[in-house]
Amino acid sequence: MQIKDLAQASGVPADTIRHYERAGLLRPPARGGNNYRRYADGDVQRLRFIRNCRALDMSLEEVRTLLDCLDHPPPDCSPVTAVISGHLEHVRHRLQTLQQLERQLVALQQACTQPGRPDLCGMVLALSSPDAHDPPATAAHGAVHGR
Amino acid sequence: MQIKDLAQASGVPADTIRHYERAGLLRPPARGGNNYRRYADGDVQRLRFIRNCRALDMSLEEVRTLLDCLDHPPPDCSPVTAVISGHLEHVRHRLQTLQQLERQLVALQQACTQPGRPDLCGMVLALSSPDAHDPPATAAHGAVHGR
DNA sequence: GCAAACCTTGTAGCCACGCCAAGGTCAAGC
DNA sequence: GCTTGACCTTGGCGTGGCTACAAGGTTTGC
Repeated sequence: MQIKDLAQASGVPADTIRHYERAGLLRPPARGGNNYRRYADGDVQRLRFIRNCRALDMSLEEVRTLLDCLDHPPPDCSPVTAVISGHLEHVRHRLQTLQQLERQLVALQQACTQPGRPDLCGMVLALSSPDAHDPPATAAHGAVHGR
Repeated sequence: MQIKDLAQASGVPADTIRHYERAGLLRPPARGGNNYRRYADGDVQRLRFIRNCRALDMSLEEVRTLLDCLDHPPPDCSPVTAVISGHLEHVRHRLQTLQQLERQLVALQQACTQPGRPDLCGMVLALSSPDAHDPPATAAHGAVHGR
């Protein structure tokens, strides 16, 4: 199985597969006489696992932890639980921040009371104020993970 | 006014101010005989504007558009409206994705019915399945902006 | 024999910064 | 005058998770 076949079977681009190998999520595969990577069926499973975790927006670091549990099963699955619930907390925190953002943006939209006059537009005025939107600035920005 | 004073007045670190200058959000300021940047009071306003936009999680590109409207006021403020509502759409889309993620993570947590046995843990099994969590994978990932 | 499609490594770009190094400038205290 | 420390300058590298090249080697089909 060449890298392209694995890419097709798993739905992960070949570039990304090589990236995962560099990042330590996939062990370096066997090589053929032509130095091409040779994959086994188990690698499809493993990539599917990674893809599912990424679909849940986990960081590669979190995925690495879960894969470690697969490779070296711990006495109980509490490390898995820890990653999942920790990640759930991330997601919920980000959700709160985004909901606050949404409210502020809606308020901003409604501030435009003079649609024809950009110099009087309430949006521009609101965005120019000294202490307008501090709280979300201090909260976690951007992605689920800190940026 | 040196860069440090501007940083203090605006709450934006000096490094970031220089970054905004490179990115074209701030025009290159006047220089003193020592080649230090010299800022005026108006720059505090401008940086506050940028900071407020960033607090709403807009990209620098979006902020640039808004600043352009400040510098060269268009006949009406529809470009401003467009940026704000476009950004609001981003935020709402990301909110939906995250809410779906939250549901899936909760379901995953409840899948662990054999707390002592990692090899039987429903979480691991669910994450290994071929077609587990496709929809969010195809949706916009990570930050409000595409990544 | 040759083109097309694959593979390899290495490198650079994206975003919005943060950090650091090497060197220049300035004010205060001795 | 000299030193110390706080400021400033430019430039470059690192972050995460890819993505997209470039330059070269290999294989496959006609």
